[in-house]
Amino acid sequence: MARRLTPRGKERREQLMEVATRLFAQKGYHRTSVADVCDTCGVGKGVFYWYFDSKEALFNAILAGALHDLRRTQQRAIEPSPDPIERVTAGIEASLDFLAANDDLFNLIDFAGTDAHFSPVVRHGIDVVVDDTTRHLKEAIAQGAIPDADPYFLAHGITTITLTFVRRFLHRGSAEGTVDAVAVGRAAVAFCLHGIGLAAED
Amino acid sequence: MARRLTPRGKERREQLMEVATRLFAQKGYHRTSVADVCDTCGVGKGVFYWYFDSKEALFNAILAGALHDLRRTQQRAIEPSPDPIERVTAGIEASLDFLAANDDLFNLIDFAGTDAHFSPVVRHGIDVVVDDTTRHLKEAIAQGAIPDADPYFLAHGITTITLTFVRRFLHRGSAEGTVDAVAVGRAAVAFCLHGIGLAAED
Amino acid sequence: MARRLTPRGKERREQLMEVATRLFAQKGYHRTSVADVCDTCGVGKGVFYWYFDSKEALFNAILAGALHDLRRTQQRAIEPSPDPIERVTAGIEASLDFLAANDDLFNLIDFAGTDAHFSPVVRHGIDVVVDDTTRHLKEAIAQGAIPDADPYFLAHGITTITLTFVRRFLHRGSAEGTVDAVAVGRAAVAFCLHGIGLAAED
Amino acid sequence: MARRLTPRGKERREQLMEVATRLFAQKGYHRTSVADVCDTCGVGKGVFYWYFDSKEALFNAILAGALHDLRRTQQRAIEPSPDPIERVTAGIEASLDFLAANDDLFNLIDFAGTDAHFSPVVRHGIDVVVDDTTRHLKEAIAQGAIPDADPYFLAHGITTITLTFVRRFLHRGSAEGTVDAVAVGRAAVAFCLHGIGLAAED
DNA sequence: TATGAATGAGTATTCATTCAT
DNA sequence: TATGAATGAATACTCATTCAT
Repeated sequence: MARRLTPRGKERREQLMEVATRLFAQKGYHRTSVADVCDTCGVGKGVFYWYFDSKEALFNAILAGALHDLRRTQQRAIEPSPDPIERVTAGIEASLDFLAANDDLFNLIDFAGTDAHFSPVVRHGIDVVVDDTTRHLKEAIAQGAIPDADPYFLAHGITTITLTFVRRFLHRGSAEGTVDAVAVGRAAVAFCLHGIGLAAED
Repeated sequence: MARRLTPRGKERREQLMEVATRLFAQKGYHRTSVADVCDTCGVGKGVFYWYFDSKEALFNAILAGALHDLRRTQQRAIEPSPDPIERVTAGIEASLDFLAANDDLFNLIDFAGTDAHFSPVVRHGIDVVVDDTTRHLKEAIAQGAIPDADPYFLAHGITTITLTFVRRFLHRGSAEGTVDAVAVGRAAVAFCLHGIGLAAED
Repeated sequence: MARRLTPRGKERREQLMEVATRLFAQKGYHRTSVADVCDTCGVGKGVFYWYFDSKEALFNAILAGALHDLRRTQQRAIEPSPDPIERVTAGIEASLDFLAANDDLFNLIDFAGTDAHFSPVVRHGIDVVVDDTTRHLKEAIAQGAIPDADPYFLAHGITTITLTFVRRFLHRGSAEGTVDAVAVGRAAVAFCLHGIGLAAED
Repeated sequence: MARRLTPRGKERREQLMEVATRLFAQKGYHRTSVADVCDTCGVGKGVFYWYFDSKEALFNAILAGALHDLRRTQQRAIEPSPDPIERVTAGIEASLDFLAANDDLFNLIDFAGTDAHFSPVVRHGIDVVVDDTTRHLKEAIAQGAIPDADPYFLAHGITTITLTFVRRFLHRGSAEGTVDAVAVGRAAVAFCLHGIGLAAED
């Protein structure tokens, strides 16, 4: 691949990725065929293989993009603050917002994590996020802001809680239907802050 | 279905379920064919359909069994204690032990949660566990053992953390390889206890 | 085959044939499995193959029986009369009655006629009936009761009309639902008698 | 389905239908596999499902085409004549010619009539033909050309006789082999005309 | 770039038949 | 006689991928 694309070509590629993201999220990767994607776009199969080497390559492209966007969003939210705990909080909130707003991407990441072919990519993406968080926690521990504990474990706990609160409370699967996203976010953040040993202050 | 089975038949059925569990966990549900299962068992394809209506039915049977066993394990560990916090702790530890010991089942539950066809079953199974935990947390809140917060959210946080620490640290996916399971368990429990607002005591 | 059967064995065999007749008529020969027949009877598969060499053999047994009964019914109705035209009329009426009363058998005969494996049997069965009719018609022509025409053709016409009026007007397929069977019979007979050249007298 | 086809595609589709028609007629619908059709055409299995949704859909397409062609043939033969009896006669003759010339189609229609899945289509096709005939007979009765009788029954009789004379005398199933098609046609027409009450004039 | 057509290995499932008990 | 279990070839259908135009 690594084709040089005309502007029109770029649009096509993006269109295919968007449509595929939606279909993969709705029906699952294995239950979505290349033909489904092409038909939904209204293009022939040749087009698909012009832009992507394979169905798997398409999924990887989507996945990498999603993880990259997630991280960039977090970093943007984090950068300005000088206080490590505030940075962690901002990161959690940014993640919650991003995943709540991009539930298709969330579904794909979630699935990819369980599939032998794709989980390494997800694992790596999450590791990057966890490493970020770990740095902030180390700083907080050094400052004595939170008790001394393995910051890596704590960072995983935080990341995990974030993802799962999204999965459980902010997505269509939710039986409750109309949950207050803000309340969920607050609860997640509180759980995490307590989890890392910060005394409750709310 | 709902066939009356001879002892030999029961054995066969169990053999098929065990083999399928292993293969599904290794290669994934969609990448494992009925033929794979039959070949591994060394039986003809007809045998499979003598015992199960479909590949999907087999998976559901495995899934339901796994969720049922998980809950029973937790309940056994929980029952004796009068202190709600101790019960929650025992539940977390029992879950960690069970899932660490049955990593194939854990993989299946994990995948099932991301698949539109199976996620309702998983969701329900988890809800049952969460409801158990919620009860204990309510009691703890009533006793003033932990701060007043939505026990349902807390219970979800606990369940999630438990599952994910298993996923990340106790299974083959782990790059580290030789993690100290006991340390992981302690970390998970600590994070959860803090998360629900219990003051650190270690 | 040609097994010697105990009284109980005979009952079993007949039960299997009756159940199979019903199922074949309802769902069609190819869409009915041996397992369907056995399950409906509540017996194991071994029983089936104890009484019949194969599914095909079972069908042939049913078919032969049906054709035999049809002919015997006609002959009984025909015998007493000295007038050939009356005998033909009686034959038509007896056939109509028999087929109307045994619509399962009618369906099987009908299907068998279109299936390469079974049509020779049906053809032969119908030839026997047609030959009977041909004899009566020859006699009628010799007596000058009806115009001189190829009696074999006429006999075929009569047989055919009879079968089709049954198919169209007396069976479940009929949209009309509540047709007067007697009127249908009269119409069929009238058409046939005219068809062979008898002047209308009604 | 409802694909837009290139000229080449149209050819392929027709080729598949022709080959399938031949095979269905020879071996029967249920005994002909999709693989048989593809192999005979020398194409891969995917091709079949590019043009048809299923084996059943293919059969329905063939069936509908056959019934449509039959009717069009009859109408063309009938149109010119002002005399209702002549029109009926022309219709019978046209049907005989058409079915004699397209014995594969005749076989399929015949089978379809006995199969629960397809018989409604056949029934409807025949009803259309019968309705045509009924109109002519009504006119003939009004003119006093034939005795007053239920024209609907008469029309069924005619249609039936026509079909069966074809089945019995003009097709390969026939033991006689070399029958004079013209004589058969005359006999069929004569039987029908007498059947509706027209005095013999030959 | 794009399309419709073609490929063919692969999938779940069925079913007539056989067999050990 | 009867049963449940087993066989395995056959079946309809799918789908990622390739290719001629």
